[in-house]
Amino acid sequence: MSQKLPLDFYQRDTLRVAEELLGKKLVHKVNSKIILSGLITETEAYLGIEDPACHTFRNRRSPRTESMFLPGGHAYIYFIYGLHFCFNVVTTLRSPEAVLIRGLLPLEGIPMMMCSRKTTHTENLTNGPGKLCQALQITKALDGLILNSESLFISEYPITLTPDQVQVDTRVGIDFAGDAAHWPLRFRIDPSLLL
DNA sequence: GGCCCGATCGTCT
DNA sequence: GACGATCGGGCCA
Repeated sequence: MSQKLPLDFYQRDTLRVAEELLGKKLVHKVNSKIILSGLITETEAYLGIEDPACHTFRNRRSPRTESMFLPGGHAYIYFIYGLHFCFNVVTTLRSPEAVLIRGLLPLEGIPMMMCSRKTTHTENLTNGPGKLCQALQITKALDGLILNSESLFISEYPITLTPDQVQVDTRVGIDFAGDAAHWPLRFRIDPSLLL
């Protein structure tokens, strides 16, 4: 029921991983005890060396992107806009591809999330890639971590999504990527189901 | 070494 | 809808 996803879940085609991560549960266990978790509601696929929007486009490789070159099932976390972190899961076995987690539905540790997000209400805690990292206390310190570790993992969750409950769209914030800005690589659970 | 800009968010109009 | 915050990375010299 709350089984961690096996590493071979991630070591497959990036599009399938992006879509099948919807409805799974992302868990960050802080200090071996405080559990912060949320249901994955939105993802984006980044397709590696042939994807102009991907950090590893044309096989760019640097200290920042190094964890994308690890086998599928590792975390790739980077710092953006001088303010925020974004959390991705590395996919496939040998290609530097990943899935960006763009949205969660908060499940466990909501009071702590409110504290981390510096807010007194429960709305908008994790409905964005930067927000969910802040809420779940995900920082660069977790970059490169394997996702079957005790502190950071994704697990099964007892819901079933039908194809008509999944919306497919173009990715967000990558207008610079030309043609790739139109690729249908964003997946999300129909927002009306989450109300 | 310098310059430009980003897989974002919150606030203000 | 617009904009400022804030800083590291990528790229060119």
